[in-house]
Amino acid sequence: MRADAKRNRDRIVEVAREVFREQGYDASLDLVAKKAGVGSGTLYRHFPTRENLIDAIMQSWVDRVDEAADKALAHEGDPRDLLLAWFAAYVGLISLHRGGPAKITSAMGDESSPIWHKCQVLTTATDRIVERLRAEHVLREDIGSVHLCRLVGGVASVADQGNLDEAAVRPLLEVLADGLLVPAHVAASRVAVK
Amino acid sequence: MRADAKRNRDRIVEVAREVFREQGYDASLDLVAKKAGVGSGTLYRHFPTRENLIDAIMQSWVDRVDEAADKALAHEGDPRDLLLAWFAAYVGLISLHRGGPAKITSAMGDESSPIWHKCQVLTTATDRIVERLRAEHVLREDIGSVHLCRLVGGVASVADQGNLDEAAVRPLLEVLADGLLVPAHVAASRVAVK
DNA sequence: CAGGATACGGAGACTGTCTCCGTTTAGCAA
DNA sequence: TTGCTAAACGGAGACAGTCTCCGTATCCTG
Repeated sequence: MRADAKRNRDRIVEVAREVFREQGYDASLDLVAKKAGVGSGTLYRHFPTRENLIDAIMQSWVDRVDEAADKALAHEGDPRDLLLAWFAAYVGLISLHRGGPAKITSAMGDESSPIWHKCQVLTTATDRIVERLRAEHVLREDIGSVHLCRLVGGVASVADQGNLDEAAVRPLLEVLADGLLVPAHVAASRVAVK
Repeated sequence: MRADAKRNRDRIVEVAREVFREQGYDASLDLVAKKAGVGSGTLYRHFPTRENLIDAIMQSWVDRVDEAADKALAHEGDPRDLLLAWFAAYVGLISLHRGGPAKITSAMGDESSPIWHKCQVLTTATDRIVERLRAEHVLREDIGSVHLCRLVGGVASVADQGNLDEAAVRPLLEVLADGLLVPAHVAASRVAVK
């Protein structure tokens, strides 16, 4: 890639990240091009679709996912807390931009989506959590990481669209956690808390 | 309202219902006007915003909600089954049109939304379910119908965006039900099933 | 049936998407 | 350094959707 091309590409991504954060994922792409000081043709050559551009923006985001999973797994102790910690991290990660939760969650089930590979990072990170819980025999057996991602993605979606804050999301995530763990464990855990 | 005005209004709603079902809530309004055989000015006079039009379309839908709640409540027996029956009905109701779940769920938390009043019907119907469960002391105490609507709305949203079928949605709803009911009851219920 | 209130319709202003192609530039080879 | 070519640029403009404005047509009441 020619030096000027790379320069423009990087600048577009940088500006788009900023604009998308402010205005959401449906902001005008011609505006992004203008703010980046390039013609719209240049933007569309580098990123034929909006999704391609979003994909590029997410690159840095991907790195944080595994890190967040590590952090959640380091959290020794009650499985319910582990699950809640991961859920909170998960919601935070996919809610960095408005419209993110819906976009990411739907892309996870659509292999033809340009951001599908990026989303796989989330699935595999969730897999690590699932494996841990599985080893401890505290997770409902008919549930996999796909279910987990859908459930948490759903909560994140409504939180995103309804502007719910962390405090409002917390009880929803607790319901998920309690529903996902095997009943006996939940019972014991909740008794223990009291 | 003049006779011709009413005729046009009704026709627009009828056509819009059809078009939205086929193409989703972001279909072109000028197309709707054209198919209804009226000018776009006429459409926009009757329905200044897209939301106003959707509101009108939903009128018939509202009637079904209470009916569905009645049906679910008639369902004597295990609270878990009652909850699951209502969830399934709920998802069906808000998923009649593509984009419906997200739109409805976000409107529920936004009093300024033109469809907010319509959404209240769903909330109050859910209230009836909650009251019943509350009377039986099987529902987590810190959970209200708002939480219920958000959780089920979230599942419906991801199902809508990911084209999940009923079978894929079922386990997600089960997780919600198990997370919402008090642990002791879940444990008893699940043991009883085995 | 006359007149005014009411409603119609579609041209067109405006915004956003995306393409096409004439012009410019980077980078290499001589 | 210079000349050449492939690579990249940029923005005009075609296209599609939203929404408004206002001249025209229709209803309906007295």
